[in-house]
Amino acid sequence: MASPRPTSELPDDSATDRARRPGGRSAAVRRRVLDAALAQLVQHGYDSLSIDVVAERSGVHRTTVYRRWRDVGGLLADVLHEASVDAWRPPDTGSLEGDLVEVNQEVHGALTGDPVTVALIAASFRSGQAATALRAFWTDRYDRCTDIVRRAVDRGEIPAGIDARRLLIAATAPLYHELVLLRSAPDPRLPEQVARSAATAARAGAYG
Amino acid sequence: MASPRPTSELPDDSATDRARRPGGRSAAVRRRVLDAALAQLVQHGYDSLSIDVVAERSGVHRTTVYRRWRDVGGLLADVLHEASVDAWRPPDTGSLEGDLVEVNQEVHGALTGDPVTVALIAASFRSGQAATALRAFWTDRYDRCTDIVRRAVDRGEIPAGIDARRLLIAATAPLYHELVLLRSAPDPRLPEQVARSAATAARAGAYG
DNA sequence: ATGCTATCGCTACATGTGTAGTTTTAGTGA
DNA sequence: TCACTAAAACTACACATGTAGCGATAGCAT
Repeated sequence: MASPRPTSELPDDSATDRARRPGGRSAAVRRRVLDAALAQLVQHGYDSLSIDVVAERSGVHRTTVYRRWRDVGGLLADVLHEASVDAWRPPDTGSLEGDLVEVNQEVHGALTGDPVTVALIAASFRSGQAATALRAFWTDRYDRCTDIVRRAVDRGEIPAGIDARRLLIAATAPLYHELVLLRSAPDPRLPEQVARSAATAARAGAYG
Repeated sequence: MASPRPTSELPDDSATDRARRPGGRSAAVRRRVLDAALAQLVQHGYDSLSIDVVAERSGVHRTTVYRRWRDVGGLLADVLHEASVDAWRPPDTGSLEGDLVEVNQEVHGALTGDPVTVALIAASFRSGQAATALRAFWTDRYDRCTDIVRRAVDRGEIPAGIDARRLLIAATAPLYHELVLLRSAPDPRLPEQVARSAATAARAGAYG
């Protein structure tokens, strides 16, 4: 799932300032630690995720993990960074409503099925690194989704002058609110309901 | 701000099962601890809030605080419980839009000005007590706000058959999303913008 | 090959979080 | 006033979290 890394690459090593010695050992350590963190998260959940557990599981020493990632939030930020497909493109179903439904189904899937997303949200309240990573991720996604709105305007579905960000947030926020903050039971119809409402509102000229 | 307690009272003492000896000392301890927790929160923020700090600040022994409140989330749940005015009524401005704007301004105020709300949200990811308290609080508020929707239907502003909860969540969720999850800079126009959009959507027949 | 040094592993320590068991204090009712 | 006992204080412990310093290892350039 991770994007293949071009030979010429931005400094990266994300967790640290720069990789001044990116050779085999450091890379292997990073690999083992991130794998262990993800496995632990999947198998035993966010509450079980501690630096110590990950260190033991990966066979890397505690202090090394603390040094490179600082806290669980840093670990998760790096896991997300690695897992996020840079080539992600917003859906293009031919209608605003269809696109929003697809986006929402993805969000719903991430919030109910992907432990990394939920864990990172939880961690973002305790770790600056996690908060930053999460914000960057969302900013990027909302930016890319601007296309959805532009195409809808081009098709004449909705009036021009609509604030894409406001529309997109209106279309997704109720999902986060229900599942993350209110912790309601997941309802498979919810993504579609919410998306339809937002599309209706946009057609009626809201978000202008 | 706390509701005056009737002489005949439900078991209460909220944090514990029941108060079998609600006499002066226990009450005084609770008072000192909750005051200390709130003061610490206001002065030094959520990150500084630990059982130990609150215990020292209140002059109550650590183990006592641990026994009665268990964790910081329990402490915050009790603080919220005490601070929430049971007599809260939803606004009644005469229009759906006006009511939603008022609600949103309240939410906005709580999220930008009241450390207890934000702290409780943060704590809800670490403490079952905090999560439960928060959900109860929100459930209660959304229930009460049903009146807003019913009155709008009665006035003929919006079609009957609208799902009040869905409308109310659509009207408030973007605020939580922006301020809590995305941590955007507070924008004083946001409450009104979001409320107007939701009202427009409702008039256009969304949320049905 | 070989020296340089970034990075890792190790030890030791400091502090934070939470629990168990016991003693003391002070409401409560007779 | 005084015995009863709920609840607080105290002691002691167990484990989690996080940091400092130092010696060992192994990429990297020559």
